[in-house]
Amino acid sequence: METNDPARLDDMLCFAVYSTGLAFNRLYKRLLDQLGLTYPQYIAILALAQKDGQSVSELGDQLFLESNTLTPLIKRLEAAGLVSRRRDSADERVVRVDLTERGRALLADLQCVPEEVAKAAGITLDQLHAMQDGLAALRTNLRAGE
Amino acid sequence: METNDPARLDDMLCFAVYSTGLAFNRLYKRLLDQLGLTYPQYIAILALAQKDGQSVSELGDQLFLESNTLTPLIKRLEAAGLVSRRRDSADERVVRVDLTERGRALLADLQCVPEEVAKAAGITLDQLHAMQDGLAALRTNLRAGE
DNA sequence: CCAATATAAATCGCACACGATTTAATCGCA
DNA sequence: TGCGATTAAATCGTGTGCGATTTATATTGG
Repeated sequence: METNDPARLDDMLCFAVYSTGLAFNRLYKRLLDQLGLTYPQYIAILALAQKDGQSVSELGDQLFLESNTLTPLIKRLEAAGLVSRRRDSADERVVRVDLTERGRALLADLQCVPEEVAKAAGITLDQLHAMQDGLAALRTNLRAGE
Repeated sequence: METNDPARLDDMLCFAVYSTGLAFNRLYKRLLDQLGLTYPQYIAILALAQKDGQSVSELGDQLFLESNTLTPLIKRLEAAGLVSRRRDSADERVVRVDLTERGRALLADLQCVPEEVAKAAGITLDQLHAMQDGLAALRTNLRAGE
């Protein structure tokens, strides 16, 4: 034999994660488009619903994104009237983000999204939790080398 | 109680998939940058290594992408001298993509990538296969509604 | 045979992601 | 106190993804 065969896509975990992410993205696009949100904007809104007034960095820690991605995203949410931005008076370097009244009102419209997604996913709760745990562990390992 | 609380990110399978995808992407960026490839370009090369002369559509079926994404990607690979494009003589609508000599030579350099990734992932083969199967099933369900 | 339809790529606009750099504010410590 | 190092956002350039449209070619039904 000359060299090893290159890996088949079906055998690659990275590709399973990648392509499932694409599939999720397309489903969410259908669900969120009418509300004028993208998927990353949606999870940013959810993170702010959990804890308002987070800094860009704190949001980034939750979403695994940095300011180069988050700043424009947040500005688009601000332009849509869903969040407001303010400098932290104690440290003027820090920008804090709050949900506006309009942003908070949107949360009601978002309530039906998770059940739509669960319906489309069509897996048992046990499978779901097992995969969540496995992916979280995997994510931690992958990020360890950064 | 007024309304249901919005979902927490940690409880959302979509977010586990999304954020693990980001982590994979960053790892691959480190591994592939020196070879001048992006992750989607890498999987396109692997797909062509499996079967040369595929049409844009056939590649799209494998990668779960469409011509709007693949055409520019393939053109960049062509500009890098890794693939060549030709019209199918039997059906001039179809563009077929082949690995060039240079593209085939690159496969040797790519051999070490999977083991680097496996090292970083740090999970057992059983876990890996379980997650692959779970994700593939999930992807199929999510795509059923399209 | 040929106009209506269908199909394959390509094109366009927008919103991520991210490496690299820049700007502004704060910190550390001599 | 002051100035070099650090930190937080923002900015910039490149490459995806994808909905919508366009262009070119092929098919098909009358």
